[in-house]
Amino acid sequence: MTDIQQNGAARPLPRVATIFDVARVAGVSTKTVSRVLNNEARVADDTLARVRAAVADLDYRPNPNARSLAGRRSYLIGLFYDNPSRNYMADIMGGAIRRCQEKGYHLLTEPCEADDPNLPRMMVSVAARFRLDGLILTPPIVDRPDVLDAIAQANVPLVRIAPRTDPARTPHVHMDDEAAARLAAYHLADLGHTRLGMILGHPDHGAAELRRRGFMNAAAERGLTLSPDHVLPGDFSFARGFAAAEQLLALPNRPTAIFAGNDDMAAATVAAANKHGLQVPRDLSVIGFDDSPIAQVIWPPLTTIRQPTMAMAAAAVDLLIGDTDPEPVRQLGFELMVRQSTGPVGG
Amino acid sequence: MTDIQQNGAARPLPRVATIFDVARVAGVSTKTVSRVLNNEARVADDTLARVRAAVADLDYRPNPNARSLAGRRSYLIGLFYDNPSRNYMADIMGGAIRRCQEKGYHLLTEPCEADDPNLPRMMVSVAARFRLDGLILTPPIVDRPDVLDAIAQANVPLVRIAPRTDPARTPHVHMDDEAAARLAAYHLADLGHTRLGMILGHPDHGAAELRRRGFMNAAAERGLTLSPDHVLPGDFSFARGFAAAEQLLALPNRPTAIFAGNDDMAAATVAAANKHGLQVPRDLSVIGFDDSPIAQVIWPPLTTIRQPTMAMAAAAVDLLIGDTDPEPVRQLGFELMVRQSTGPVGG
DNA sequence: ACTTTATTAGACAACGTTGTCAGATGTCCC
DNA sequence: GGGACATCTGACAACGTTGTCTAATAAAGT
Repeated sequence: MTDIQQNGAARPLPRVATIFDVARVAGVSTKTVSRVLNNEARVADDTLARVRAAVADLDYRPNPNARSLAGRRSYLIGLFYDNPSRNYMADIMGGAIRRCQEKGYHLLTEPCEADDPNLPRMMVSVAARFRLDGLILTPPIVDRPDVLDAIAQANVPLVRIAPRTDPARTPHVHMDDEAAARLAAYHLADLGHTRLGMILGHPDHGAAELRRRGFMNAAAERGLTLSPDHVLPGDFSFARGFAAAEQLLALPNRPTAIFAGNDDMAAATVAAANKHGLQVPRDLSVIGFDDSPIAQVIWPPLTTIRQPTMAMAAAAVDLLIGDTDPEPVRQLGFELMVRQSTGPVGG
Repeated sequence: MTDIQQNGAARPLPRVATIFDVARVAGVSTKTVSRVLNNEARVADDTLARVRAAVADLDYRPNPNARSLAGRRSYLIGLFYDNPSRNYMADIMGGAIRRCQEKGYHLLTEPCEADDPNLPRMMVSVAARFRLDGLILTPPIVDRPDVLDAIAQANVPLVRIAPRTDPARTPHVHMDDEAAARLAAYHLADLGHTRLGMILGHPDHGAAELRRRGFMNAAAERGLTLSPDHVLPGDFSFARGFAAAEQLLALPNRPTAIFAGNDDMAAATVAAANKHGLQVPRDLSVIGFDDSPIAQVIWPPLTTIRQPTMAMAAAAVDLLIGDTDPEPVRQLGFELMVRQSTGPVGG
């Protein structure tokens, strides 16, 4: 135990090729190398080729610190978030990191408090100091007007994911929660269910209301109206969903199918059914929303609507980097994943 | 939709205070400010106070890029991982990021491929270029000898989380999986169970074998031996766990309690029991390992062993930064979380 | 042939810190 | 009182890029 290498002071890292080395090998000035690296126009074809060859030869990569110190860019994108759901954030971060890697960017992830009054100042300060090339915001901080104001005033590019207010204000990425929820209603109606129940999402989360509206409207189209006591509030948490489900299942005229505002609450509904001796889907159909990992880690696996979370994060990165389609709003598709938690009524 | 602010070229970020501003305000040289910022010795008390005041006054924070370009450090720690489990990585990242924030560091997270032959070169290259202050490795790449060699040769401080091979080789953080698994066996024995079953973890993961050994030995201490057909291989996945559980439950002399190598497989066991009309814990006790989020998002909630994942990541950061206890190995505690998936034999 | 203009390339100064090294000041001892 | 020493501070040169400005060359227009 005593001869374990200690992490200490002096540590001469291996020398890495610099822009000078490349310039020397290619027989040009450092500035020309820089031009090639940054795809600036006006470099003669053969110069370009020579520089490219030297870069490849030396396995040269520009030092990001020097780059962002000297230039205006950092090749760094900031992701600020307040931890609503682990799975959601894991997907967001995963999708963003992957795309960043592809594009030669890096992601700086900064947890924060959604109700911190200092948030605007803090974000601008980090952005300025790191010279962030852009910011990505996720719900719920995506809708704080003071944050949006500060970022706009500081001139930091911003892409919001799933904003609920003021959509025209910034570029953003979103999906059509309402249309997705309609799909859930059609699916249940097609299976012959007529007594539908719903457990709502967190009222502060914009998507919750959209999902409610889509589900109710689509049900109405099929001639089904939900009785008021079959629609219970929730907050996207398992515990609250479990309580709501128990309440629904105790009703004398209980629903034969329940649409939960997200997968956690759908899982809670399945669990509550199990607890009360009801078989899913024979006695009760359950449909969730998100297609989070939990959907496939319970039995029966959940029928749910796949929300393209990773793709949304990737699209947000694309919008920030701006080397693709300049359309500042991107709407992504969803998909109904039919698994085994739904079935014909009485089935 | 046309007047949405586009992310474009020129964007004058707000001016932030530099070390020169602080020096001017405090009436000292920039070098002295630097000394104060880096806690170097030999600064007179009143100078120190003046500089500190100026820093606070201007809300000055050193520019990280300039800092790591000029100095030897980056205040950046690299976390390389190959995505084994979402929940596990979310905990690792969360724990590491939080501690980094506290210490004024940042975390660079880099997904990679565990079997990429280029991994060593790639890691050293990133470390050198970013002047990373250290590297954190998680299973399974934590055990690749070529990676360890390359990092050692490049002189990059390294802390491993839960290494299985060569523990004396580097500082590391771990927990005593064997002792933890013993706890599971004692718990079941105390409840009166005599027919115990186990679903093993992935054979490539060092912890799997430790958990098996601990469980079996502790059971033996209590006079219980597991019949060979009550110990089934698994791989930490829900699907594989589900199949194994179904196989165990179909046995004529099925176990009354099952210890699964992790929570996903424990959840699968509960699910399989539900599917076959068995009530947990009345007809079957199930105990998991990890205390991952899924433990509380099924019903009944899982009795499981809490693995201090976030704390391990935080400890890894501490070891790298090295401003605390210099002991290069840190073993963290675990805890038996008794919930509702275990109960006395026969209900 | 001679300017004008586009194209390509280089010299050199930023960028905001820390490292090195030397200078200034104060303290102690003989 | 003067040297040796410890303590504190500052000037200045890195660090590795990009921005700005200017020079050299080639192409085009008169």
